[in-house]
Amino acid sequence: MSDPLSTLPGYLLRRASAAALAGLNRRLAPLGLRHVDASLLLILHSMPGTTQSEAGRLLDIQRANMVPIVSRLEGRGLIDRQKVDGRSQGLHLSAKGDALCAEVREEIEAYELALLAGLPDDMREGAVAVLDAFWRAAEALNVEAPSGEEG
Amino acid sequence: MSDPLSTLPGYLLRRASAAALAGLNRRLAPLGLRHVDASLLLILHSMPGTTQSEAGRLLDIQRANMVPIVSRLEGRGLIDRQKVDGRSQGLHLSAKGDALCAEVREEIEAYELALLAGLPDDMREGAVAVLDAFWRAAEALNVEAPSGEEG
DNA sequence: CCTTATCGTTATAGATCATAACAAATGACA
DNA sequence: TGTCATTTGTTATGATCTATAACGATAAGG
Repeated sequence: MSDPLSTLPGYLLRRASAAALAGLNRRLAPLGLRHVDASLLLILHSMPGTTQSEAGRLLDIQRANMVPIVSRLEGRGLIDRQKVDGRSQGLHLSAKGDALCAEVREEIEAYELALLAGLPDDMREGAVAVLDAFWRAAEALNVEAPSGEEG
Repeated sequence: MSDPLSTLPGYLLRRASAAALAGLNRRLAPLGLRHVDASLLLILHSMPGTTQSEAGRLLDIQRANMVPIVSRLEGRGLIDRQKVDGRSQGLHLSAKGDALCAEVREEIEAYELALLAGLPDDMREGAVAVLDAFWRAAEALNVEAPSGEEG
């Protein structure tokens, strides 16, 4: 046996994810963005007014870790904060952010197509569903046990 | 449209990978290991004498970043270094490391089965191949362009 | 000997992530 | 009204992971 890792979904996921994210970051670098930034812009494009906590939940990023991300994008004038609440702030794309978001969408869609084009023909159709299924399966395992089974 | 990310392979890969790795780390925590450590133990179990550079290439980890990993495992008496060369050192599991590796394999195989069990029946068979295909596709894109097209 | 490449290593900086804590605001409820 | 649990944004901190550059020692090919 030469590679004991080649059958382990966890390892294969990590490897594929790292490669894909590297490619994505490389494409986004000319725009001065990382993939996290780009994801947030896409969210705000589709769902203007999303708060940073909500966006964090969508992106699986903790509230605390959203702070530098939002600050960075706000500092660049790409997004605005509008008070929704006494505590919540809805995030919106600025004009500049919206323009950049259009470029982001082009880059990401091109990358997505290129990635899917690199798959064997017979896998292409169901591939995205497989990734989603892996996420659901892994999440189910994480919810099942992690810090007490009080449910 | 509510979630603009749900069709993007890159995002889905990242999310699935993060969830799977979190679950794996949680299972390995009682053994005092992280998934990277566990991967290295598995490699050394199947391929004793692998050097740390070779292992780094298998794991997609830079030489420099292998140093703390190997040092940590050596410090715990789980692996030994045996000079192969004037410069290379073959890594081997110690008796203690081999015993721990057996536990690691149990945990990882259990996790792998649980993860696959959580997939829809019609996806289970080809799922691992899809992950491998995504990696190959992403790698191909990364090799194609990244630092000059002198080929 | 010289050149080139590899290995292990150190150092450094940036990203990512988890956790704990806090003030302010909100909602539920008596 | 007041009380209590929850949520939001925030600061701070430490751990982990990654990328890059550099160095000395070694190896391989001339």
